[in-house]
Amino acid sequence: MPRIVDVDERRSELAAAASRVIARSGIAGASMREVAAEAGWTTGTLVHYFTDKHELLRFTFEESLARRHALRERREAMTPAEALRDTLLSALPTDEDSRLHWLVTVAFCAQATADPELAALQRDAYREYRSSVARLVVASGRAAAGDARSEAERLIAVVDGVAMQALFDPASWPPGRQRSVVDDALAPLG
Amino acid sequence: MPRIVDVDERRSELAAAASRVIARSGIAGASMREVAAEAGWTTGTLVHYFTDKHELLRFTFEESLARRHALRERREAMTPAEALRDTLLSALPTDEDSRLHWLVTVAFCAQATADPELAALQRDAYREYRSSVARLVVASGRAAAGDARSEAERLIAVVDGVAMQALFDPASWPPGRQRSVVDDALAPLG
Amino acid sequence: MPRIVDVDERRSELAAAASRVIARSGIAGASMREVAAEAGWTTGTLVHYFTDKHELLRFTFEESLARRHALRERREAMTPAEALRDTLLSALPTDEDSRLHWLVTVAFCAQATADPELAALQRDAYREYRSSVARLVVASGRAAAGDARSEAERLIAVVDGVAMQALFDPASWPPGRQRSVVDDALAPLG
Amino acid sequence: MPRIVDVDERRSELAAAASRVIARSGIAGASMREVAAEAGWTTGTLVHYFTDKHELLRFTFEESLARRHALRERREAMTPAEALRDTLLSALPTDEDSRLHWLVTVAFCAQATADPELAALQRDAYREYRSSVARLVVASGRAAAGDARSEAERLIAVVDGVAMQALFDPASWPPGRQRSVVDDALAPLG
DNA sequence: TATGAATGAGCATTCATTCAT
DNA sequence: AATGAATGAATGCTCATTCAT
Repeated sequence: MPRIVDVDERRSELAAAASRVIARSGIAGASMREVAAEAGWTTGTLVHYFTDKHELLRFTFEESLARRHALRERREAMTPAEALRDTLLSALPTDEDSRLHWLVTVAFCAQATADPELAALQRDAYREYRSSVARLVVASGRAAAGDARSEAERLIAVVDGVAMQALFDPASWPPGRQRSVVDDALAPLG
Repeated sequence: MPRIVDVDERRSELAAAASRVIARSGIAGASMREVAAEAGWTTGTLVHYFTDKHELLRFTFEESLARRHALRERREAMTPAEALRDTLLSALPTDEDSRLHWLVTVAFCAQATADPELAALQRDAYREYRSSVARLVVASGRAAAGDARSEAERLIAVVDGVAMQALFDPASWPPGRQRSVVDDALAPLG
Repeated sequence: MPRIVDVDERRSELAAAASRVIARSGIAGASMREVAAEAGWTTGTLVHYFTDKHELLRFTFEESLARRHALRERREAMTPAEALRDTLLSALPTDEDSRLHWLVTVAFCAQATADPELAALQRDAYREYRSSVARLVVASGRAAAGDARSEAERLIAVVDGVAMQALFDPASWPPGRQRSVVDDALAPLG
Repeated sequence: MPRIVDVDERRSELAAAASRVIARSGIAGASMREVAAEAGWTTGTLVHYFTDKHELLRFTFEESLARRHALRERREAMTPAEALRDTLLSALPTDEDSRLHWLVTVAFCAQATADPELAALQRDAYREYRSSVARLVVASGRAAAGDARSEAERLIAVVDGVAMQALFDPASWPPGRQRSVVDDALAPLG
C-alpha cells in the first residue's frame, strides 16, 4: 500500500525549497542535491515529483509568479484606488518574503534569456499584471480607458525600478523610502 | 621577444565575447569553452588573460557597467536638460547593443545574489549613476538640491522599469514606446 | 531501499585498486579515472565513497600502514624472540604482496614531503612500529629496557635499508639474501 | 651575436632549482613553471636547456646521485676506516643540504616505480655505492673480501634505514642520534 | 514511495609543449 | 638566448539522471 501523499502540496513544498536556495545561492547553486537537502529529502525524491530539473525550475517560477495574484481576494473589500495602491506597494521588496520572491524573479529573468519557455511565462505574467493594474487605473478614475495602459506601464515601471535598486542597495532603500517613491508616482496628477 | 599583444585590448575583446555568450545563453551557458570559442580562441588562451572564470566574469561586468559612462563626452556640448534626457534614453534597450548590455546586467544581478563582490560592484555603480543623474536634475532646474535625489531615483526607476518590461516583451515595447514613457516622466511637473 | 552495499568493504576494495595503480604507475599515475578503471568502476563511483582524491589517498595510505599490524594475531602463539623475527622478516619485500605495499609506502613517503597530514600519519605509524618492536626486544631478552629503543631502531633501520635496496635491485636481493642480512642483525650479540 | 652561456653550468643551476622545488612540494609540485620561477627564468628558457620535462627530471636525479661521490676527494687523505665512517655519516640527513638531497632521492625512488630509466639509474648508483663501501670495508680490515659485500650491505642498510626514519621524524632523530646508531653499527664486531 | 548506488557528460583548471618574435 | 602567447590534452570534480531495491 503506497503512502498517501498530496502530490500538489509536496510539489509546492519542494518549489518553496528551490526558491529559498535560489534566493540564497542563485540558480547556479540550485542543484538537485541542494534543493532536496533544503527540503529535507533526497534527490531521488525530487525526481518523483518533477521529471527533470527543468520542470522543477519552471514550476518554481510559476509559483513565484502566481504569488502576485495571491493577495487579490483581500482587495475585493477595498476601493479601486486602495486596491491599486495595495497592488503596487505589495510588489515592493519591503520584507523578507517579498525580497525572496524578487530575488527568484531576477534569477528567472536571467535564466529566461536562454530559455524561451521561461521567457514566455515571464512575458505573459507581465501582460496579465499590466491588464490588472490598468483595470484598477480606470476603475479608480486615474485615467481614461485610452490612457490606462500607459499609466499602468508607468506605475509598474516605477515599482519595478525601485525594486531593482532596493534589491541591491537595501541600505539606501528602507521600506518607507520605497513606498514614498511609489506614493509620489500615485499622487494626483497636476 | 614573443609575439606582441595588447593585453588590455585582448581582455576587452574576450570580455565582449563573454557578454555575447551571456546575452545569448545566460551565465550558466557562459562556460570557458563557449566564451573561448565565441572569441575564436581556446580555453588555454582565456586563462592567459584571466586567472580564473571568476575574474573573467568580474571584468566583463565592470566593462558592462563602464559603458554607461562611455557616452558622457558627447553630452558636454548639450544643455543640462538635453544631457539628462540623453542619459536616460540611452540607457533603454532600444537597439541590439544596449539590449545586449541589459541582458548582461540582468544576468549579473542574478549572479550578485550569491556573490558579494559582484553585489558591491553593482551597488556602487548604481550610486554613482544616481549621483550623476541628480547633478543633471539640479543643473537643469528640475528640482532643488534637496529634492534632486528623490527625483533622480524616480527617473531611474522609470527607465529601469521600462527596460525590464521591454527586455522580456519587445513586441509590446518598440523603441518609440519606451522613449515615450520616459519622456512623459520628464514632462514639466504640474 | 537502494542496492545494499557494504560501504567499508567497498572503500577497501577501491583503496586496494589505488594501491595497485600506485605500485604500477606511481602517485602521479594514480588519477581518479585510472583508479576507477582498475577497480572496474567509473570516476563518479569513486566520488561516492571518497569526497575527494585527497581522502582516497589518505585512506589508501592508512590501509597500507594498517597492514603491518594485520599479522599480529598469529604472533600471539610465538615466543617473543620468534615474534620479533617474524615481525621484521614479514616487513621485507619478499613477495608480490609485500613488494606492492612497499612501493605504496615509498610513494606516500615522497608525497608526505608536500603534505603535512600524510607526514604525520607516517611519523606516528613509525613510532608505533618502533614501540612494538622495542617491547619484543625487551620481552625476548635481547636488551635491557633502557637500550630497547636503540636496539629497535637499529633493527628497523636494517630492515628498511634492506627493503629500499631490494626494491630497486631485486636481482641482487632474492628473498633469501634479504632474510639472511636481517638474521645476521638478529644474531646473538657478541 | 648570441650571449655566451655556459650550458653545463646553467643546466646544473636549473637542476638545483628543480631539487629545491621537489624537496619543498614533491615531484607533483615540480611543474615547469614552478621550477623556472624558482630559478628566476621562464618556462621557455627551461626548454632551451632540456628538451622536455622528462629530461629535466632525469638530469636532476643524476646530479643528486652524483653528490654522493662529490666528497670523495677529501677522503683521499683519510685512513680507510676514517673514509668508511665519513662516507656513511655524510649520507645521513643531518643538515639542510643532505636533507634536501634525501627528499629528492625519495621522490625519485617513488617516480622510479613508473619509469624504468630512473629505476636503472637508481639501481646502478646503488651498486656502485655498494662497491665503493665494500672496498673501504676490505681496506679497513673490517671483513675479508668474501664477506665484504654482506658487510657493506648491512652498513648501507643501517644508514638508509636511519635516514628514512629521520626524514619523517626529525624530532626523534637529532643529528647526534643518527650518527650514534651508525657508529654502533661500525663498532668492532664481537 | 523513497532511497542512494552508479553513470558519464561537462565543467574549470593545470600543464607540458610549440613557436613567432 | 630568451620570452611569453597559444595550444589542447588531461585532471579532479560536480551534477542531472537512471534504476535496482
